[in-house]
Amino acid sequence: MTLLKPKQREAVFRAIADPTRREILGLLRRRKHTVNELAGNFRTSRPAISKHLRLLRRVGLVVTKNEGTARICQLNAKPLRVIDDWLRDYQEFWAQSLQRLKRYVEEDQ
Amino acid sequence: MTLLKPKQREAVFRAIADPTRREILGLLRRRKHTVNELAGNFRTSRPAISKHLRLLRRVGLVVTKNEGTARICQLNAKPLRVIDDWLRDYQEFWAQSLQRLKRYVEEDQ
DNA sequence: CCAATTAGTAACCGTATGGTTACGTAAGAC
DNA sequence: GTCTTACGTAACCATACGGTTACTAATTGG
Repeated sequence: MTLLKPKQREAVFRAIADPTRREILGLLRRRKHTVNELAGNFRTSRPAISKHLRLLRRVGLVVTKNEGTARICQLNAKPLRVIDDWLRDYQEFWAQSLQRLKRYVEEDQ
Repeated sequence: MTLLKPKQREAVFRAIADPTRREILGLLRRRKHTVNELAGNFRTSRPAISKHLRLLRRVGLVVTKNEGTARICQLNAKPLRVIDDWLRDYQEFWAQSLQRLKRYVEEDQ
């Protein structure tokens, strides 16, 4: 399920790198939105949001369903597990203080 | 400590978006490396790695210390907390199955 | 002193990215 | 049918990004 191909894994990191896309995900965390509703929250044009949504759909972070002329967008957070898995390997490292880190760097291993 | 300015927060997401930079971090997780040692692990030229390191240093993910003509690079995982904090808000969502999600999208809220 | 090692920077280059405007399309509303 | 609404897509544009080569700076070793 979380078994994504390297290319898709890569795409998730890229997807969340953009602040507008993160904001879109944030909005979808609260409730479903149509494309127009989403676009209303940004200064950028609707086509720009459409592009972001296309990308988010491709990586699976957004699921949609057509309803009349509207398109309902829904969050699917699953692909974010890719990021979480990656982070896990670093958690043990961010516990140590910067002080200790500096001292460690000063020493010769 | 994890209180970063929006711009720096943003920079962390960008920093980990690049696969080469993630690989660099992965190498530094094992042990300290000089710039040359790091570059040896990639096909790309040393200046390219230098650029990545400059970026990683700016966001604080890499700390360095000069030793003779060499520069020792060390991992500082702390800034990754920014990502972890962001992810936390989504964890409750990735529990639900895709099946349930689809059903949910089908319904009208 | 001079040579070698290590690394940063400058200048450049192709491509990716995010934005725009203009247009096309599909589903109600009339 | 025609109009309107809600989108997507195409074409274009400026800038950011990741890479290269060439050059420079600093330290060590002879």
